[in-house]
Amino acid sequence: MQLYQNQHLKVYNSLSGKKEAFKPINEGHIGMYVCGPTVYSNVHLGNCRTFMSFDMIFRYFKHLGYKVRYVRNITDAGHLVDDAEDGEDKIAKKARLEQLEPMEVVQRYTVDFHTILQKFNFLPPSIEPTATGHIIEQIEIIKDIFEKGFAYEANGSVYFDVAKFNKTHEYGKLSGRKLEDMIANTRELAAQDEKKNPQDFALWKKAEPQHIMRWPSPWGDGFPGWHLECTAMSTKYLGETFDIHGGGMDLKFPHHECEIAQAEASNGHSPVNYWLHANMLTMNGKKMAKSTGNNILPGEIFTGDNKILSKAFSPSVVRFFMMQAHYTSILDLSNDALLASEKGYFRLMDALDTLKGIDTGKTSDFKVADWRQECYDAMNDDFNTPILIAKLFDAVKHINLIKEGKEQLTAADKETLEATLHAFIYDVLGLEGKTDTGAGTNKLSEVVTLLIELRKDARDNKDFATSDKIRDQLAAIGIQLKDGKEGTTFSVS
RNA sequence: GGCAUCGUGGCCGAGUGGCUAGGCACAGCUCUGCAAAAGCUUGUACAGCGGUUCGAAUCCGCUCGAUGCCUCCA
Repeated sequence: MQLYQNQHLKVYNSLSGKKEAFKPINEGHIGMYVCGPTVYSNVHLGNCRTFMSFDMIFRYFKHLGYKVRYVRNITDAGHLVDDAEDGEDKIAKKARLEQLEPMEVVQRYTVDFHTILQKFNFLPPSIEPTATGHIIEQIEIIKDIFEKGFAYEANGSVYFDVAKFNKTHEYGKLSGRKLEDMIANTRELAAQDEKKNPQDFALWKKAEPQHIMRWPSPWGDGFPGWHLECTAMSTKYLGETFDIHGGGMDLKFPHHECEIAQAEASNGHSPVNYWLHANMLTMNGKKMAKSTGNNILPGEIFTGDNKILSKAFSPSVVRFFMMQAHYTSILDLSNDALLASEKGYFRLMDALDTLKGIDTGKTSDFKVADWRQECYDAMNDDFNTPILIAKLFDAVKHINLIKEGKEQLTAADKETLEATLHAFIYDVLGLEGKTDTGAGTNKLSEVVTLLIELRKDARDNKDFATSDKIRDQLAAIGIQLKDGKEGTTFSVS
């Protein structure tokens, strides 16, 4: 018996605009595709939020007992700087500017991406395919779309005929757009356009002679259009129709719209049952942009080497901060917000330590079974992590009351409580313990315990100058002493 | 200009018709040698205007503002 058989999950489907009961195509199995990064620069913090949301979703599915195939691609070709005729590939442009081979650019920023995600304690996806590794599959899809009559060739490039597609299908249904409106609002683009209509998008682009990234095709040397890779890779690894497709809100149009069009044009049916979109991250109320300086790299947060924040914050604190907001809401990052999250996070983790040491009683004042289900209810309601965290703080309060002897808990309830907290905090939210110092922990603990004993002796002798010195000096290096009825404990921050 | 999402107490952020999450900050109290930690108590907030309703933060309309997309972007 798996958990998912008792826990009834609802997800917000961007396609219908409603929360829907989640039912996978094959019971017990989930296919999930998330659009990964274009590796032409350091991973953006907003990017991290999107991937973190889906990491949490992936984790919750696994926790529920689903077997999940999670595919997150790496875009290493085909992503153009703009849509004009002289549009340059983002990777190729960076390579030109930095005088590197394009694959050096790809390698450098793929490594950066993985390094940052690892710090954030992301679970690796099941498959992480690259666009350049699937050129053949992309060409096959283009041929297919061609045969179905929804593509045309122009001067060595191939375009998707949106107007024709729209006659029998609904282009724009995901983003709530109508083709007529788009045509009416199209700005004047460069006149010498190969496209029949400005709404048409590239499936294959002809490579100019100076273009380094190029592959042979039935239409000559070129490279694939950006939207195509996701269709090729999701179809290859998850099938023509799969359960979940995720990505950032900004990809809804045109990227995901085009994916739907490509899939429907080539194989005739809708590729995805549930479209999930994560919302944006702003900073100090404004959008993050390199051009205005309102931008920060994840690594700069961890080291504190930046002009925006007052101190360094650990990846777990940033993760906790992000999990305190719902993934579909815009989240605003600021120094105050991070400081607040850090305190809350420490309080939560301290309670986890406290729970280990509490004595159990004959009865329970805390209805653990009910509380546990409330945690699931929160997550089952479209992955509502803010409510889950509120529930976790309910437990924190009870744990502290039990420690003070004002409430009690049976041994069985203690076990359930501990297991549930661990499951949600570590497995689902993906947070890590704040004192994860490895082998050093035991020796540190012994030293501090010794200091606590010395301080107690000093206090017993009313030598408060000495006792306060011990307490304050420890505090200065981040070790906080906590005097309780049962003696003194400490925590490291 | 068009489309979309949103605007909640000092800050961050849940909540979608009546029962008013949570975190942080602030204040008072308990505990303490003094603190810290912990606990208890206190905050009647929902951009503005109008409408629907017995009743609205929650539904509708307008205004203002923010963010995203419309050209690359998570």
